[in-house]
Amino acid sequence: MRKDEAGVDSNRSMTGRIGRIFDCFGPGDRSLSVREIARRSSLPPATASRIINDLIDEKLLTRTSDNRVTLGVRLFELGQLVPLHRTLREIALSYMEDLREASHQTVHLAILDGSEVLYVAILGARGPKLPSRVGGRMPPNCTGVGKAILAFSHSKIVDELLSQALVAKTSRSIVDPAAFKLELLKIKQRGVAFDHEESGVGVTCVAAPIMRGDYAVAGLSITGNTNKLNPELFESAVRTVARSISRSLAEIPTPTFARLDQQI
Amino acid sequence: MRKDEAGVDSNRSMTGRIGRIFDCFGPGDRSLSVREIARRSSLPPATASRIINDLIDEKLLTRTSDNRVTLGVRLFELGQLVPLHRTLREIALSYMEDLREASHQTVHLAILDGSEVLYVAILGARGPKLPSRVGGRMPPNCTGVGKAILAFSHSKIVDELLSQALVAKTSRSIVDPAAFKLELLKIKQRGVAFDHEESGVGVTCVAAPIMRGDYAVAGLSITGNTNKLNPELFESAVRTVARSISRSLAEIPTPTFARLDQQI
DNA sequence: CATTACTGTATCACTGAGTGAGACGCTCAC
DNA sequence: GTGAGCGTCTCACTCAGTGATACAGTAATG
Repeated sequence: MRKDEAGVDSNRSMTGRIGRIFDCFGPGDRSLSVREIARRSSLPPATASRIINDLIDEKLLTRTSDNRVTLGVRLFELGQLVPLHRTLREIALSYMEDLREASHQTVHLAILDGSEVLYVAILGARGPKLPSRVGGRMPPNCTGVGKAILAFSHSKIVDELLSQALVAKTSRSIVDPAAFKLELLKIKQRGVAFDHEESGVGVTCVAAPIMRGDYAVAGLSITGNTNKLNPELFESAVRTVARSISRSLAEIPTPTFARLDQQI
Repeated sequence: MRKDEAGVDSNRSMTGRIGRIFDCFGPGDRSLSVREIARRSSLPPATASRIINDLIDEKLLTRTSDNRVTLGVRLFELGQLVPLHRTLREIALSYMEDLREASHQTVHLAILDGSEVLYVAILGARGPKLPSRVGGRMPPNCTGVGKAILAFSHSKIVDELLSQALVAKTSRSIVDPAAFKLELLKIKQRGVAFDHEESGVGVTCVAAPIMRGDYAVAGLSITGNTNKLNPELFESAVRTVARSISRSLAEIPTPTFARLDQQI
């Protein structure tokens, strides 16, 4: 039987401390000082210093020329080997390129991790840059991909998400649980999800779920500027391509897929 | 002063053990059993089991549906935050797309890490798949990018590489130290490196260095099938684009760059 | 130039987190 | 049934990791 989690136990274990040091690095922090890491991870400076040097020896962290600390090369390499994303990306990428070519819009591939959407691949269109980032996260209720995945997920997942208050990204984000459940129902019927400036002002998108068995494992979307993109125009394209990817995905024999929380 | 490395000290420290567990996962291993990890890392099964569970709690590893272990989502996310690659990729990617568009060939971006070439970004062309992989490694003497970088690196780096025997990937790979030094000299004069089936049979490429100051920090290449690609046709294109990227790179004010071994 | 306020890290006596052989329960294949 | 594999819990032991303190180095200040 699994050990009970006992709340947050990352206090004393070496592993937890390492995790907390990694956590110090957000998208905004390219490099940090040892002291800053010590502060953020609430570790004594001497302790932080030692662990950091250990991690540097392992190439999991790197020292910059000005004696600061950044995430190391090995993390990049390991990140490329993470299986779900790797398999999914390998399969989806060429389809996504077709879609980009056809639509001249930005194409997104994302999965649900915990109660957040995690972007796995993005093919950008020329034009204004979107705020999304590979490896970045968003609240699922605010994004097309997130809604598309949730509409085809086990109700347990949806309920778990709704057990906390929904986050809003713009004034059009759906935060009312009842309204959100209705939205998911509509999406399930139509097969695609729309995002009308719910994730960001001026941003519109169409998204469809990528299925494995009865449940969605990922979401695919075409995203663009509200006044330049008519999402209904690409509804069928996204749906079709998502289905193609799902079919390719189904051909993979080994269930080496990371367990998504989908199964019961 | 830095602590002396004392050979391989990854035996007893927690950090070293974690590193060794990560090391178990190669490109071929999507998932491993606990026992297999224990064997590969020479850790007692019980110990491996416990550490693995700790790492799973930290999302650095994941358990698959069939109770095996894979690399976890967090590694993917962290990998996306590694600064050198991130900055370099962000800047290089749009240029690389132009190059792909113009050449209809595969475009590679790689850096030198230790004594190996590490692929940081690849934009694939339609057609036969190349064996290169983002996050993958190659011996620098066998690749266009590797030779391009080395030709514009501090002689210390080259000498260190030559202190070990050079690896061959095909019969045309350059392994003789003297011949290799001559090759680097030619590359330095011409500004580009060619790879005539030195990395793989049927593979040809042109590569140019991406500079920061007086030394190369990365390499850019156009790679394709030997009988379809005339590398000299794209010589000027690669050189020009590599120079553009170098210029963009120079505009970055903060030296938050990971220390490459370039400086002295 | 001294002062002050930071940094990062080496020291070292202490101690509890991590250890790992062994046992246990489980699932397979034969 | 037997046996060989698996993952993990137990628990007495012990050494790896700890962290307050000290110290050297850098940067900005008066």
